[in-house]
Amino acid sequence: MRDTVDASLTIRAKFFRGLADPSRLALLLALRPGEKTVSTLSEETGLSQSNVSNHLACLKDCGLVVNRQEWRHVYYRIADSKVLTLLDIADEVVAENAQRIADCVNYCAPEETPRG
Amino acid sequence: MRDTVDASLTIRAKFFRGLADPSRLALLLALRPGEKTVSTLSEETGLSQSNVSNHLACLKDCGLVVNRQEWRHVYYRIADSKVLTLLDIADEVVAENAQRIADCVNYCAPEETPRG
DNA sequence: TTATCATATCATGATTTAGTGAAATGATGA
DNA sequence: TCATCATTTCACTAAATCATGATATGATAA
Repeated sequence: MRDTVDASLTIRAKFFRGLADPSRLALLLALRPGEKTVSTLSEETGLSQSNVSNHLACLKDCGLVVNRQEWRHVYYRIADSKVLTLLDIADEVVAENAQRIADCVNYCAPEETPRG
Repeated sequence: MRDTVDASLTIRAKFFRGLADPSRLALLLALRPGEKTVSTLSEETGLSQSNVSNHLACLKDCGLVVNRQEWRHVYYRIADSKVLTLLDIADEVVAENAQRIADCVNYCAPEETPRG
């Protein structure tokens, strides 16, 4: 049987995918206090520079962050207060279901061990 | 360089992953009016029955839907009004960034053509 | 221009995702 | 019990994700 989901659902899924990765959430969290450069984010999160850059590109395309250039640095910041609201509401639902989510192995289950 | 994200971020990422698939969003949308059985959802979305079942298991583990058994049927419904709020806020951000998200090819870019 | 620093892009590869069809489980009624 | 219907689980596979390291681009100063 074939998938019949439409383009609107695909776009929404892509948006949520921007939030569906621990590294990208770490970046969003690091940006909560205010804008930061790629290298600062790399240091604070422990993620490699190219990795941070790729994830920020994804977050930017998803409308979750925006950036501006100053001198040789590129500063990124959270795009909209709605993004923070989204994260807050998600935290509430997660808090009520933490154990179940942690145990989930269907589709939504990235392993604890990082990939290489 | 190694990933240093913690377990709390992994759980939150898993939660958003529940929302990060067009088929699962189609199921949530189909459930907006009220609870439905697996077979009804299969018919309405055009997804195969086993596929729907797997996605519902994921949604359930993520705390997005709950179910109850009646007779030989299992009825699923949206778990919490917060889930609907989450979808609404996401729609607002998506509306402002639809074209960019559609064009995104980093991480958050499932192809239009379904997989096999 | 050339050197340097900051960031972005590219190719690669291990791991995960999600769809399929068949088989197993579970609930109900005869 | 046995048959039937609804749902779940399983094994399999193509495709996508994400980390890595190297390279390319871009901004600035000498």
